[in-house]
Amino acid sequence: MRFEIEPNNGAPIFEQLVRQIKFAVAEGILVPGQMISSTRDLAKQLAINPNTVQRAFAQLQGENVLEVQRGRGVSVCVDAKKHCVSQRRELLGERMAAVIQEAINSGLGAEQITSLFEQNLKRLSR
Amino acid sequence: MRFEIEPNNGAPIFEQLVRQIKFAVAEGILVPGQMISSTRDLAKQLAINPNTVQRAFAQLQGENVLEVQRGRGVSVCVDAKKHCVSQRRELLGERMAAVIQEAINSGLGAEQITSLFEQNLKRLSR
Amino acid sequence: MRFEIEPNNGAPIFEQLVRQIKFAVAEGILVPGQMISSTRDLAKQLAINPNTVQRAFAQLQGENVLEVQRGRGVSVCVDAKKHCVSQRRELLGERMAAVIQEAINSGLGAEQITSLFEQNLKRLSR
Amino acid sequence: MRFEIEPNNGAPIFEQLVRQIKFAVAEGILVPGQMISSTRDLAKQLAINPNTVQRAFAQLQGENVLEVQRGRGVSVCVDAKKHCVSQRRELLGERMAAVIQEAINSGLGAEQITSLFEQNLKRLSR
DNA sequence: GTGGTCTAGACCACG
DNA sequence: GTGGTCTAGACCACC
Repeated sequence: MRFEIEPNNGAPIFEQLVRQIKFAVAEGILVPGQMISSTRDLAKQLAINPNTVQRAFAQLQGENVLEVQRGRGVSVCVDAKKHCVSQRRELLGERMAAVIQEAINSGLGAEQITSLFEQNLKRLSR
Repeated sequence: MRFEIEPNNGAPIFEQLVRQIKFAVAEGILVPGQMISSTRDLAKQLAINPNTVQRAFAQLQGENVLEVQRGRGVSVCVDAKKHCVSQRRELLGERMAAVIQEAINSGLGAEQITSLFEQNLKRLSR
Repeated sequence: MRFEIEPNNGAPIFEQLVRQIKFAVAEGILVPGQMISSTRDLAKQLAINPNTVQRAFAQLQGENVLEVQRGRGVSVCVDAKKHCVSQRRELLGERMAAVIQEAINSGLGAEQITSLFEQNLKRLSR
Repeated sequence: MRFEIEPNNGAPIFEQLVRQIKFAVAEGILVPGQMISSTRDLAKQLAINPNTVQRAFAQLQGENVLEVQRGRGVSVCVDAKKHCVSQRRELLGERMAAVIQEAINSGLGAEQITSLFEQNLKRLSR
């Protein structure tokens, strides 16, 4: 299990972590029922503050993605996958829509936006 | 000249304004040499604080997009258009690339990402 | 009689004009007793606001460099030259001292500052 | 780390601070990677408003001299020194050139300007 | 604790 | 009238 944190991304670190854990569950990298690294370990791995990990975990508990096994650690909820799969599409769709909207507002036409998309997709998908 | 400010966008208001002014110059809505609405007027139009407008102007001065005509107001730099056109592509490209990267990291394949893009583009481009 | 105004110099335009008129008197380009261009003409020549010229003239009257000949115009005071010569050295000395002081504060040694001075002098004095 | 702010200098306070921080990095007084005093502390030390410090910091971030460590504070960019060293020479050179240019325009010859420089350097460099 | 943003209002310099 | 600067204080997000 490996996450990519970009500290100067603009997006809060805890939120990056929340999204990536959801995506990992959606993708099947994290399996329902599976125990997750401890808060402290994960913080060490990612070189971030344990409180930040804690905050991400807290939010994920609130969304029934993670649950605490008292005294043992944190695990993925057994029924989290379906939720995460739909969330993945939703979360990515929101960002995608926001970019497209800004491009439209800036005066670009559909073809130009499509070209922008395809160039970047090609560049990144190797 | 009309800008759309979304106060609860996550993005700072002054930054939204900076981007939109650049895009307006790129698009030719703001013509090089043209005087821009005064700080106070623009603040009134957008229902935001004059200092917020000023902050946007200050940043745009630092990037040689705007220049102050002392005692007269603020105008678009004569050679700003080229810079703004390239910046528009760059700024939008960065956001687009970030979305695509996150989608890739989340396990989606190129077709799925393309589908996500096309759906949203179609929905928004009317 | 030709003055060089740099609108985006940081220094107020009226002050640039005040200094240059003083220097012109010191140098003998403006002769005591000589009539000076009218406010309006000078403003047109320099492409600045007549009020700005007016403000410079007002300050120079306060320092007994210029005097109004009622109904005829503005002339250089007959005894202005001596004052202007000494002012020239003083005004330039102040600016020179300020630069040197900042250079010292920034950690440069006397040799480095001298080198900075000589390079620029050489470059500009052709 | 000690800065000298002159409130009635003509130069804006935030700009004085920007220059002095750059010079401190150039001189090695501020080391790349080093955390800087917090905005609030620095404001207290200098007896100025925290927002004024913030404005200086914001500009220095835009020039890649400082960077924020989210939630921890502000530090000097690791590769800032080279930039600051060259900027120091450039910034001081600009002011020096401006003074020399004005002296030349005022009719002084190279020897007189040199004398003006040497007198002030001698006086200030003890 | 840190910095970031925004608002409000005062004052000034300039034209 | 214009913009520039500074102060003051509130609120927020993040760690």
